[in-house]
Amino acid sequence: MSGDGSKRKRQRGKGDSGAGTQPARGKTVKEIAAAANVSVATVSRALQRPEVVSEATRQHIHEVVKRLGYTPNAQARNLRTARTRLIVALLPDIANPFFSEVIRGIEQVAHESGYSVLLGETQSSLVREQAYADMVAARQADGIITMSPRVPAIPIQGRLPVVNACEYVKDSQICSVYVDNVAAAATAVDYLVTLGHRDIAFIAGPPTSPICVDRELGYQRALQRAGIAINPVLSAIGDFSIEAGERAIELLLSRGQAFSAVFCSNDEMAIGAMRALSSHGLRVPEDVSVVGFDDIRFARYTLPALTTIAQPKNALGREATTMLIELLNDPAVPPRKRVLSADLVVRGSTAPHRP
Amino acid sequence: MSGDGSKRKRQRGKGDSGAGTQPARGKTVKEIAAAANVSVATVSRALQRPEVVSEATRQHIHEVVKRLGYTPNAQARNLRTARTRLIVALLPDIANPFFSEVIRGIEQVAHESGYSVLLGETQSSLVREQAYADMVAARQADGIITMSPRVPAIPIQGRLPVVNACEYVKDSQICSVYVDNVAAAATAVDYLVTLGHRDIAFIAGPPTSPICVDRELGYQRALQRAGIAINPVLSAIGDFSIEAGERAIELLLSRGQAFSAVFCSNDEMAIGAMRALSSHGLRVPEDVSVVGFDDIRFARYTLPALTTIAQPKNALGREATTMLIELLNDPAVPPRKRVLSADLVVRGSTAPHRP
DNA sequence: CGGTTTTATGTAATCCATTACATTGCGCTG
DNA sequence: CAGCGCAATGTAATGGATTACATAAAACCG
Repeated sequence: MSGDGSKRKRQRGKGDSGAGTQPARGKTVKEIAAAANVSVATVSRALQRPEVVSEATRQHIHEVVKRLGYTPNAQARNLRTARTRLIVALLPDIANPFFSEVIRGIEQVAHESGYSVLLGETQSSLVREQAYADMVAARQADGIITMSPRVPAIPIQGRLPVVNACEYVKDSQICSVYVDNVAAAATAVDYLVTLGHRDIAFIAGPPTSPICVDRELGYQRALQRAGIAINPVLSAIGDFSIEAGERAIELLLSRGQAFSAVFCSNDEMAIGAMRALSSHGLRVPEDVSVVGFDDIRFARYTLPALTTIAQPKNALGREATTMLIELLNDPAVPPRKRVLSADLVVRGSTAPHRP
Repeated sequence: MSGDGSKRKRQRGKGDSGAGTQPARGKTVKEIAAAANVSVATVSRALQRPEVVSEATRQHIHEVVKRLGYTPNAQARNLRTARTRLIVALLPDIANPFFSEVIRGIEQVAHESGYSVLLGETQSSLVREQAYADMVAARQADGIITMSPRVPAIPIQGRLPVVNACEYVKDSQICSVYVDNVAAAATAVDYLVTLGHRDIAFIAGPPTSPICVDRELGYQRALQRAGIAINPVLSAIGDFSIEAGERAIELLLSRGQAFSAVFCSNDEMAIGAMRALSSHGLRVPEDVSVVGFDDIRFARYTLPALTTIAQPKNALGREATTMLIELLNDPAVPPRKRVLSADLVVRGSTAPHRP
C-alpha cells in the first residue's frame, strides 16, 4: 500500500538545499516564527495587533524582528487585505504652482493617515487619465483624487473611490471640495467696482472647465449688480499660462475699447497681463488695475504685488484627501460637496480709478 | 471510528452560497479560465506572453476577458514577480518650482517605461526620508530617486536601487545625475566680471548640501581667475527662499561694503534680492546686477527678467529615471555619475558696471 | 472541585496571478 | 510506422502575509 513514496515533490524550499547563492530574498514571517519559536500567526499578530499577544511574547518577537532585520512584505499584505494604502493624485500639470501646493496638502494628510501618494500627471490627456484610473481597477491603488473636471471610468462595482478637488462635476455622486468660484470672482470684481472702475476687462480660462464658467459668471453678476453693462469686447480667453495673459492683453488693447481694470481667471494670466500692460507703457496699478485668482506663491512677489483671490490650496488638498480616506474606510458615506472659502487679498496691483 | 464526517470545512467559496451581498470582489483568472474553458495558466499566458498561445485561443480569451471586464490583480502579480513597477521620488518640497520640473521629467520617463511615481515629500525630515526608503525594503516600491544630498539606508542586501538627482553624494557607489555646479557658478561670475563688475556679492545656499559648496567654490574660482580678492563681507547665506534672498540683501547692505553685482545660489533668492534692492532704491540692473541659478519658470517673468544659470531640469529627472530603471533591470551595471551641462541665460537683470 | 469564560497560541485556508514541470497531440523523419 | 521534437495546454506549487477557526491553558465562580 501507499505506493506514493516515490512521488518526488519539488522540495527546494529555502531552508536546506546547498546553493547559498539565491537572489537576495527578504526574510519572511516563517523565518521569524522559527527563530522566535512561535507560529507565524503569533508573529503577524505581534506586529499588527500587539494588544492580543502576551507582553512577554510580543517583546520577544520584536526583539527577534529587530535582530534579524525583518520588514513584512507589503505586497503580500496588500494582496491578503485588499488594500494598498496608495492613492492616486491626478493633475494636469505638476509644474503648475497652484497644483503643487494642493498636492502638498494631499501628501500631508495621506501621510498622516498612513497612505502614500502616487503622482498622476496627465497633461490633460484622457488616455493617461484612464491609465491611472485603471490602477485602481487593478487594485494597485485604493482611490483617486482628481483635479480635472472629468471623472474617469473605473470598471469596478460599487461606489467609485474618487474625490474631485478644485474642480467639480455637476450632478454627480462624486465627492468634491472646491471654492465658490462664482462668489469669489464676484468679490474680486466688486472690489474693482468699489475702487471706481467701470470698464473692467476679463480674461477667462478654458470654458471646458466648470470652474472657469463659474468665474465668468461671478464677473458678470458683479457687473450686473453694479449696473454695468456686460461688454463682450472686454473679454478674452486664455489657457491659464503667462503667455496667454500677455496675448489676451494684446488682443484687448487691439480692440480699442478702453478699460481701467482687468480681472484674470488665474494668477499666471494676471502676471502675463501685467507684463503686457507695462510693455505697452501702461502702469499697473496707476493706469490699469489687475486682479488675479489663486494666490500662487509668486503672486506676492511680482512688481507690483498681485491683488488676487486666495484659494485655500493646502486645505483643498487636505480636505479632499480626508474625504477620500473616509470614503475608503466606509463606502457607505453619502457623497458630499464641500465648499471652502476664498478671500480677496489686496496688494499693490489695484488702485482707485483715476478718471 | 471515522469521527470526522462532521468536520465541516469552511467551504464558502464565491460560487455558491446564498449571500449575494459579498463585497464587490473583482474577477479572477479562475473565473476567466472557467468561462473560456481553458486553464488559468493559459489565461495568464494569453495576457502576459501572447506569442506562446495559439492564435485561436488567444483571441477567444481576449474576447472573454473583454466581455467579463477582467483586470488582473496587480498585487497578486507583484507578489509573485517581486516587482512593483513603482519608484519613489524623494524631494524636500514639491511646491518648489525647481523640483516640480524635475519631477515632471521623472514622471515622463517612468511612464514611458511602465513605472509609476510615488511622491515622497520629505520637508527635509530624516524620519520621512527613511519612511519612504523603508517602502523599498517592504517591497512596496522598486527604487528611489532622491533629490536630497543624503542617501537613506535601506536594509536589503545587494545593490541599493537608488539614484541621486540634482544633488550627489561624494565617494559613493550611488548613481547620480547633476550639473557641474562649480563650472556653472564660475560661468555666471565670469560673466559679471566681463561686464566690468569687481565688487560681486554672493548669496550662498545651505552649506550642508555639496552643491551649495560647489557653487560657492565656483564663485571663488572665478574671482581668483580675475584677480579679485575674495571678500567674506560680501557673502551671506540663505535657505533658498525668496525671503532669505531679501534678508541676505539687507544684511549685505547693512555691512556697508559696496557691491555692484550679486550672484545668488538659486533663482528664488535672486528674486528676493531684486525686491530688497529695489525697496532700498537701488535699480536692477542699473545700480546692481543680479544673477540667479536654476532658471525656474518665473525667472523669465520677473521685472527685469532674471539672468541665470539654466539647469536642465527636465533632463535631470529623465536621466535619473533612465539610470534607475537600468539599475533595476540589471543590478550589475556599474555606478555612474552623469554630469549635464548648465548654461548661462542672459536676460535683463545684468548690465555693464557703471563706475 | 467541576464547569465556564477568557486569553494566548497554533494550524491551515486564503488572497490571486505566475510559472516550473508534466502531459498531450501532432507533424516529420528515416 | 516507431520515435523524436515541438507546440499547446494543463496541473499544481509558489510568492508571503493575514486571519477564521480550533485548541490549549489559565482564570474565575459558585
